[in-house]
Amino acid sequence: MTQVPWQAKELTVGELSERSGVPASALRFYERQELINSRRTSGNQRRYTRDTLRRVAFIRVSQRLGIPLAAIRDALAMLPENRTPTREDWARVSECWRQDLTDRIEQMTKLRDHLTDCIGCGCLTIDRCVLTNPADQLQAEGPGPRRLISSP
Amino acid sequence: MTQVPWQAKELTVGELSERSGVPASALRFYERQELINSRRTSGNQRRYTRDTLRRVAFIRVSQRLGIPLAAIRDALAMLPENRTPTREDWARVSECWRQDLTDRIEQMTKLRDHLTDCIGCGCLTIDRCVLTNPADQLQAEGPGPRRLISSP
DNA sequence: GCTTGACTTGAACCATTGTTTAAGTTGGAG
DNA sequence: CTCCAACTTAAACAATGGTTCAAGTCAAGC
Repeated sequence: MTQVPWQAKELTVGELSERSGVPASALRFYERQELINSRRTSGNQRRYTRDTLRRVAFIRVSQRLGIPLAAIRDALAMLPENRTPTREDWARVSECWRQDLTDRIEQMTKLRDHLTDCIGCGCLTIDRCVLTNPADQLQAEGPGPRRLISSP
Repeated sequence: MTQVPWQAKELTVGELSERSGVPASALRFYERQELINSRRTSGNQRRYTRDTLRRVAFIRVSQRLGIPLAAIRDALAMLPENRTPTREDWARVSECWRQDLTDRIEQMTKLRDHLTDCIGCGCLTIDRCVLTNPADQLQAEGPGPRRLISSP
């Protein structure tokens, strides 16, 4: 019961870095930001469970989608703390990005398809232009005049 | 000839801010970064030509597309310096983003469509996975092992 | 049991994209 | 000709996402 043979070995920070392709400095940073966590050995070194590898993968994929670490941390907080996450757990977390992603793909497609003619024709100065009208966007940007372009 | 009547009046930084919706502090920052430029009055105040409005619009739209200011600056450098840019000039500059944008839309669509099942099934640890394999991406990431995920 | 590579920390630093503040100057309306 | 809003600058500060460094500790192989 002390060390179950079929239980996969824990990973050091160097091993996790090597297998994930993420620099150890970034992994420690993620841990400070509470995106991942570790147990410590008696000598204060980190040991990660195997499923941390999947957590890190999720973090990097999410970052590629343009999602800030704070939002990723909040999504990861949905995972159970007492057991290894199941496929269903991961599916639920992944769903967090789906709608946002769909919206952003649509927005980018519109922008691409209208960029040249809108910039060329001068309608960038007109509120109704698809490029400059932020009403399509996900969330309101707060009060104040935003004639041309909403915040980046 | 000193002040041609049909020539539109120049804009102060406050006017450009008001009409573009971009804070004056950001406009001054863009000018320091050489994305826009102004002439100075005898009293050292900025005066912008009208077409700066379109330049600023282009900058903000490009930012929404996830393009860094340095790249926007390089694209804007393609515009003529001696005359007001024509529709064709703007079209050429806009083309800079098209291919990149198309690639990114495709990438994001793939990511969205495979996110849940890939994360759920565990294939995130496999090199061939669409989510983790950066070979689809635009540029090589430089040397060194990148097992799981390329840089964000 | 010693050596050496891997680990620990905090702090400083980096790039990007700005905002805020202080202290002073300009310019247009009346 | 005066007054005040709008302008000027440099420098400090902010948030995000890390990297680098110095100084010291741990652990695993020989």
